[in-house]
Amino acid sequence: MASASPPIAFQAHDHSLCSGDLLAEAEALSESQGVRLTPVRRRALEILLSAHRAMGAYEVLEKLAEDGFGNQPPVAYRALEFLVDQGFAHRIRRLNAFAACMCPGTAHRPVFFICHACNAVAEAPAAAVAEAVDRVAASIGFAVERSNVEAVGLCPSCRDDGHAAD
Amino acid sequence: MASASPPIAFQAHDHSLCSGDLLAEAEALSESQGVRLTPVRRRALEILLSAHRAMGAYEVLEKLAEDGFGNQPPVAYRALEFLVDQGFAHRIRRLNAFAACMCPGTAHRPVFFICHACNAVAEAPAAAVAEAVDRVAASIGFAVERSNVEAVGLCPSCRDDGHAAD
DNA sequence: GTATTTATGTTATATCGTAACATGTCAACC
DNA sequence: GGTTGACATGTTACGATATAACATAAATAC
Repeated sequence: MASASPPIAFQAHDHSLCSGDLLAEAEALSESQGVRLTPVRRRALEILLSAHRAMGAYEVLEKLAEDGFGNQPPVAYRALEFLVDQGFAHRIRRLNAFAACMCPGTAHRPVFFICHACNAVAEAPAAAVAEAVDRVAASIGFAVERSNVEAVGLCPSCRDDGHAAD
Repeated sequence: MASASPPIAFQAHDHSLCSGDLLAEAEALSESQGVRLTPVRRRALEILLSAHRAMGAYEVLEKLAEDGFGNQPPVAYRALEFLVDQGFAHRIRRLNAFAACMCPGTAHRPVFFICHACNAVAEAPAAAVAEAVDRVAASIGFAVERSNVEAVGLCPSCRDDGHAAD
């Protein structure tokens, strides 16, 4: 996914394609990592992928419960924690939400663009940003293990729709 | 504050100096902006400055209550919201916490370094990071209004103390 | 096939955050 | 000086988010 074109979350597309690919990728990665992509975990990932947007833990929980899994918060939080740990999903703190990772496997330090008009969230690969963070960290002796960027603003279509003052 | 030396939060120093300066600066900025740095707001900022670390809203509330201000959550949240809006403090979502801004007035897009061993939080000015974010945003047509970076890792002293596996 | 680890389900509760409304304070204006 | 309107604070009540702790079940190791 090149950063020269809008991230898929800001474009019309067939969800089933990316869902299928990413799910298969998660399975392969789980196998090679020796971790278990159990039914709840797999289903939680499917839910995030098919929604194709950031979802709150309780929202995911509701869907899981509909499918016969437990309906208590830890069920969702644990599945989501697993997905985040494995790099299959990200946690977006500003939104108290989770979103499927669009490029699992490639070690990356995500940058999120959050549209405050339509609430769409796009994850962009941004190695340049991570490098810039690392340079600042190195200059002060800080050892970065994880980082993420959450930028708030307007996505292309909302900007065109004149939500500038929202 | 040059990024060539550790941010003040990672160094030993006399809090009263930075507190005094920053408080005075906040007063001047409030005046010039036509907003009111009222007693609660001022005290909330003092609390953050003297703690010199990230504090939860309820923690700030407790201190405010000790000083005779209201002891209900909105009291703290409103004061903190004001400080954030004015750029006198930042909200650190990963920690559900707030911290005084170390360089108010200069429009900046903060980068936070959060030590997971000692919980210290350092704010670093990092124009290069903001520029990198803007470049990625521009390439996908996203208009960034605010952004922040939260990097987790080990601060210089904890790294030396061998908390590598924490 | 038993022991050990790992995952799931469940109860209960902690923590964080805000809506809505009442009250109070300040400044501008007549 | 009193009135008005805007803003700030106090308070009640509740909603939303998250986790600790323990019981049960499933998978794996031996």
